[in-house]
Amino acid sequence: MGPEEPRVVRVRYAPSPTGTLHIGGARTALFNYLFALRHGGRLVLRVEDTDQARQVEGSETAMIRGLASLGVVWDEGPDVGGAYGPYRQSERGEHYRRAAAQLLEQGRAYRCFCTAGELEDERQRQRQQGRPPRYSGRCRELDADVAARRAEHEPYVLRLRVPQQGSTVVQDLIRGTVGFENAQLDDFVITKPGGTPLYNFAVVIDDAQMAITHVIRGEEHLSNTPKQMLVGQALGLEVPAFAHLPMILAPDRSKLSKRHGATSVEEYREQGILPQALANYLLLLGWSSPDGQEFMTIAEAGQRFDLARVQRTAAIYDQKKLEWMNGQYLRTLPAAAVAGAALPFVRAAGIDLSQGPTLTAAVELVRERSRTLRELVDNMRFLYQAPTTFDRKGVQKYLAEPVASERLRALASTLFTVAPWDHDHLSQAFDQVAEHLGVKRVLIIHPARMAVTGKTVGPGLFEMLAALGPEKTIRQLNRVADLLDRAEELPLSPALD
RNA sequence: GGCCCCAUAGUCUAGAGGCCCAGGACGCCGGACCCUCAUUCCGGAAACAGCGGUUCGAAUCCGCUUGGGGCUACCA
Repeated sequence: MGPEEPRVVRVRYAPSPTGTLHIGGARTALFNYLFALRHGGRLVLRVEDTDQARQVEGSETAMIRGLASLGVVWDEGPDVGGAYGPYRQSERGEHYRRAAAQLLEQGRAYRCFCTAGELEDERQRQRQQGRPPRYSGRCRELDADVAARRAEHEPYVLRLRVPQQGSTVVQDLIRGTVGFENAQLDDFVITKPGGTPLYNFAVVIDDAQMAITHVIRGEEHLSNTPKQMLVGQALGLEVPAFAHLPMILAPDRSKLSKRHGATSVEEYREQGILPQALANYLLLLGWSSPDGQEFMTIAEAGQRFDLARVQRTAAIYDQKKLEWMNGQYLRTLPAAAVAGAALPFVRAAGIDLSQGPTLTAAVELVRERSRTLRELVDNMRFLYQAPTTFDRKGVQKYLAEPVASERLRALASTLFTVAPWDHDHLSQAFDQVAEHLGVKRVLIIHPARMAVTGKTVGPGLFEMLAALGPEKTIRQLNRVADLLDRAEELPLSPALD
């Protein structure tokens, strides 16, 4: 027994560029990355774009951007290169051709001239008879020379000669031993006419050539694994270890699709979910930290990650918990970082930052009551723009009394003298006004909030006014008082609750 | 239909025969605090799919049933 060369752990994430980065794919990528982190391994990004018909323009770039935003870092890939490239299947044709030629020559694969239509009819018949749809093996015993001659003028596919005896056993790192009877499999197609490889063929060659040690992927691939192992055996390749992750399902337990709302990393970003929060949430779908900790960075998860702690049960994603987690990040990240993430939303909302406090100050004021960046920006809007509508119930409750405008004016004139304009002095001013008017302080606090923000809810009034500044506060107080005096209808917004 | 995987509260999960009349988190309900909302804190309702085994003892092991999911393409 020679000394075992400790192999460097190499894992890969191999998306098909058919759209944007799906959260299921994102989670798979994340787990691969975590596994690499934990074992000091390398992560390879490989683009599975053999089926040109399904390609979506710009998809690769979108995926790369999505992965990067989540904090997944790969060592090799189409964008960064590496020693095992190329990293796009569309650029690896020669490898597949060579492997296919080898199998054909050795008789482990054979040419099949059946047309797609014939095969479809065959399947149809089998289904009607209640038989499992399998390839009949019609071209299996075709004489090699005859087949070679026909190949000169007839299109054909290559099929793997699958042994009809014995079984193929997958040692899954998450599920344990899973056995498949070879007789259940038919001679599946490995290359299309023209030689373009099919998934179950190309993936084996790529994983072997890229020295992948662990294939960590979604459960939908578990049933494909024996086929790939058979291809590997036929080619005389070493098979990697496998680990099949549970799927992520929609709330109705069906496959996640667009009709269930956001399913891509991009959409969550648009919703105002921070990538850190999404990554953290995804981390918890199917894996749990041994210490029960939930709130953690990718690096921290990388320290503790272990496939043995990955769940076997499919998980349903929960928007509520995602938003809760996002709220946690909104509250704990440095305000400047939150401000940076919020900037695109500020722009989209048409807010002119020169009309109010710094974005960072605004973030500090409202982040405690926001769960998404959208909400955050919505909550800070009044700092930059006077409210254009007023909450209906709030108006009825706090501004309906005839004395309302009088009180607002009294408040405005007292506030005119407040200096410095800060929380404590504002608080004292309200005490003074309340005493002067002979009413409880709350009776002017609520009307003031309504006048200034148009809403009944929001940050503490004094912090809020401190951030708003004296000019805008006083102007808005008087403006609303005027509107009330002229008995004009305040523009109402639908009640919040 | 065939093959494969799975099964703890609404959801994510802890639990690898006695520590569990099942623990944590989100959500939900109630309360405290407060200028509102939110945060925070306190409290509460809520689960081992069913049935048979094995065992002195089963959420944990085995079988069956039921339920859910996946694969069964010249998609990945």
